[in-house]
Amino acid sequence: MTDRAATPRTPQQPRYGTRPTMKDVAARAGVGLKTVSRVVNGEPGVTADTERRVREAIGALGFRRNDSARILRKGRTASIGLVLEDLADPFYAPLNRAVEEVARDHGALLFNGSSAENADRERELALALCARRVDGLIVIPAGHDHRYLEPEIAAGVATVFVDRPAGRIDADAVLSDNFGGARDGVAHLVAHGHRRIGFIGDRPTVHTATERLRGYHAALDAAGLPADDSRISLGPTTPERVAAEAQRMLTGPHPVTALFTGNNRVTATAVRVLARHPRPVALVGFDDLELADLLSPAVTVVAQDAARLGRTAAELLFRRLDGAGEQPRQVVLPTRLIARGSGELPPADTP
Amino acid sequence: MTDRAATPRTPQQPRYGTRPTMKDVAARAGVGLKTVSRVVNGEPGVTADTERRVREAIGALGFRRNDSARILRKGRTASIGLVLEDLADPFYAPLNRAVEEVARDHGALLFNGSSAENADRERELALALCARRVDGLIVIPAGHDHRYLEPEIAAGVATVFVDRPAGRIDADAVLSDNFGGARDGVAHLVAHGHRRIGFIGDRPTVHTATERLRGYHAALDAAGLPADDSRISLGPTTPERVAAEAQRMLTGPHPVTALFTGNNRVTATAVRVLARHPRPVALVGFDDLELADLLSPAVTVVAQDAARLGRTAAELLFRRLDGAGEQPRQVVLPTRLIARGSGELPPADTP
DNA sequence: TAGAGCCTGGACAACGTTGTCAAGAGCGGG
DNA sequence: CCCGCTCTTGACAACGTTGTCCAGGCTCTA
Repeated sequence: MTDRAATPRTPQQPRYGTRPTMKDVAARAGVGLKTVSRVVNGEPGVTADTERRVREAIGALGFRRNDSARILRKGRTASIGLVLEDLADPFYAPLNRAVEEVARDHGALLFNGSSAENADRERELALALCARRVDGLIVIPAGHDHRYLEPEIAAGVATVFVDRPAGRIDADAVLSDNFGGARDGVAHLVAHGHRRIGFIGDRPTVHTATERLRGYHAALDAAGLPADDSRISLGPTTPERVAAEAQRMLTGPHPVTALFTGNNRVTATAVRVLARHPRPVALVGFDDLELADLLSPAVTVVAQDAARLGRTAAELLFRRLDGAGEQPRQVVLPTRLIARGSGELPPADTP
Repeated sequence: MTDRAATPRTPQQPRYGTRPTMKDVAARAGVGLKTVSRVVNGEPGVTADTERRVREAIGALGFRRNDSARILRKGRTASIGLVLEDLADPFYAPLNRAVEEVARDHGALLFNGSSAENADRERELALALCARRVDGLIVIPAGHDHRYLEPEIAAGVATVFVDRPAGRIDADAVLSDNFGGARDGVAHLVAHGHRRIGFIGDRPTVHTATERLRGYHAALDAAGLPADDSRISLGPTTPERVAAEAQRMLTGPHPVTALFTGNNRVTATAVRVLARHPRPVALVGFDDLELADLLSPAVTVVAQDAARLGRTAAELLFRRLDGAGEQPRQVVLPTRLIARGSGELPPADTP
């Protein structure tokens, strides 16, 4: 006697309505189970009359195939997972959308979740998705050790990292040219006469932050300018910290005449600080902002193409799923300097 | 002879690595299948020594439970689906995140996808999610007929609509006070002396657009001001159309002295048009914008709390899943007028 | 020491689907 | 008229898990 033998069609949880199965459809249509399966999946070998009877039964019962069972049987789930830092961050929204579009083109559904910049949460989420047997995983890493994914990758879960490379494993990654973008942005300021340029970026544990800082140094080096640690600040991108650091760099005996800000959140805060500052200060920010062109001065930015990042990663993922078994590769996408005014301000006279 | 009997542990698709199952773990640990299940699920009735042996085997084989099979057996999937208009729209990003947080608190994973304002695509996506047997569905409707969801809801898929009500079925919905918000925004302009106020909104098929238009009319009525159709424009929110309509309203013999814009996209375009306009024109927009406070003049908005919208909907969904079987209800959340400057400009003299 | 009771562990069916295989019907050609 | 062919159809096992139930070993008490 099993758990359901006594009351054949009454589910254990009564509030969860009972759903018809192929068996029910078959019984009602007076055909075999497999025939229903054939009709549902559009397989050949069913006469028009039989098909009609089956379709009638399907309609009458409101049957919908249970894809969980299908997945179990077939092995592939036609779903992929996206683990990103924060679904609410405007930078990641287009990336998310781009991944979704590609998934849709390949008939796959998309799971997603935020790691909230927390390595444990990233891990927990990624593994939960693997337990659901997603076919592939796109991860914007929060942590720096992704060895926990090794068994999954070995088991066939295609995995692509975006925006930041994987830690301690060899895996596909799609990145922006953070180094080159930052170098170009800072060089732009240098070209407009600035010699004391501040850099405010994300915490040094974030790969993109250090890459952008490298670009900053490279631009200064190329111009023969000295780097001064007091003009460099890496840390949390909370408005409080960023505003305080900006204020600090703007005052003192040798204030900066220009700021390079390491991401969209930092830039937004910097714009607020500069708006209240008496002296004009040049600004170039990494990441584009909505309405950046309408501020005065309009904000010059180094823009990355978030949608393209997402699209490229997803396409690479599906190529892997289709059997492309080459070595893991890193794809680096270019950034684009958009000069709008704030980066073209000349150095202001300082007191 | 079945499909796998000949080569017991070689999957049909060779590129998809073989994964160990509980059976494999049991064999390796020298215990029964059910004992492994007990260990994996933390069920009591396993001695410390047996548990250790099982855990060792799990580690050695890199076993991870197949949740697809678990789902099939248990009935509940611990996942919910979110169908929204556009994952990339900054307005929906915080909503998405809020839903995800609540889902996480309830141990559920989140599927999501964009309908791209297309009713067919909404339907296709929602039904695909139902086929995956999500426990619940949160939908930002694109279409106006949701009867297709009736069998699903009857079968126990908890369903909550957000931002716009469901069409032709009685279902839970969480909405913003679009009518009241628009009325307050327009009244704000009236209070600052405006008598010719333009309204540019989304297409009349979008519920929020017509509600906001109702609010516009209500505010004019309350002030005893006549409504003039030439100052009202509903349609696609493409920059081209919005810019053209704004221009049209700003010129001619009786130009508007103020604009009320029906959503974030319209507002952004209107700001661009007004920035180039010789005469100051007051502006109040529905939906807050990032950096709105930094524009000059700063943009006065009627803000909705997208995160709260999402959170409320998700909490309602999980209450339903926990068995709250009351009548469907509509929850209306308040909006908030944020005066920043652009709405407080007095009417400019017109030629 | 025997009987009762508890604890641990395993055999088995079932969740709803799909792949394999075989059986029966219908039909044409030798 | 029968053989063999094609075409349609259905029976059955299996995917990997969990729930039920039973068996055997152990402890405890009388």
